[in-house]
Amino acid sequence: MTQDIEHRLKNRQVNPTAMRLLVLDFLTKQTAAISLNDLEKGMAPSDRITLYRTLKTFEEKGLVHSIEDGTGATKYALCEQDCDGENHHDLHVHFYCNSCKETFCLPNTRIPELALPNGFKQQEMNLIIKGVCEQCSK
Amino acid sequence: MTQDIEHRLKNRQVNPTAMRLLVLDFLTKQTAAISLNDLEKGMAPSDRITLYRTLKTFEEKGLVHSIEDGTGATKYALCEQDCDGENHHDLHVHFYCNSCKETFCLPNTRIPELALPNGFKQQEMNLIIKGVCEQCSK
DNA sequence: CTTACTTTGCAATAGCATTGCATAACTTCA
DNA sequence: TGAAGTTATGCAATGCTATTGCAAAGTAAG
Repeated sequence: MTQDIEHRLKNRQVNPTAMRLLVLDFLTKQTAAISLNDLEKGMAPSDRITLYRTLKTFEEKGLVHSIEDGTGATKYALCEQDCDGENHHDLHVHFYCNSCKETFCLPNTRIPELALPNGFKQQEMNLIIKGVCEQCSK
Repeated sequence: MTQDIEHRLKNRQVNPTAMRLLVLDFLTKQTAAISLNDLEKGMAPSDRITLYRTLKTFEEKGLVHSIEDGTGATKYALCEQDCDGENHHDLHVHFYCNSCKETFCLPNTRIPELALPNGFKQQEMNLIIKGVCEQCSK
């Protein structure tokens, strides 16, 4: 189990330090994307900047992707297995719940292709849907 | 011409003060969405907070809409004629150019409907496409 | 002209993101 | 093993955007 997490780090050329194991473990247990604040509050007391840099490292190495959901605080969520740092395959939709204020990845909702005006060339895409999530709409 | 701008304010129940006329005039001359900073730099020296509140007022009254393009700074652009403060009809796509760093509205590119997982209810949607704009790809 | 309301400008604050630097931890190689 | 070098961590400090409080200036109405 911890073995798993350790391997996951090594596979991405990230040294598996105690801190990183803890953070990655914490991330795997989340059902929603979390902010730096969430991470800080959810873990045993640790230095905020170290957590920040841990997330940045994870992002560079393709372990997590960051989400701008419009709340002002960047959220992070685990990547699918086939991401790398250069080229995140996170072309899935993100959903922000106006009720519980949580941000979810919707990996099965693919972003459709769009026709852009002449001359515009698409490289990335970021789609946030806001509404009410499954839990809150019960 | 100034008459136009003045009417536009009055139509939206915004008192046409000197400041507001200047800001709205400035906005109509833009080809891309602008941030508070852009506005401050582009205009005759004025108080930043006043400009901020002017934009907020315009947004409430349906004159402009705000755009979160992921750069950290909120951008503003004029609304189509049929927007109101309650219900912005800005369901168009926004395009961020990685080259010139400008953000454009693509009013003719409509956001497609998406099938969400069971239980998720959509209320709003925000789609940013990043890439290279028409000018920069020439 | 006076009163009431709106707008403006300044000061101040809060929150997120980010960097510099010194220390601690860990690696490596002789 | 131990000295040197690299990497990671923790603390301090800073920058930027957003936002509010309050008092002064401006505007409108009677």
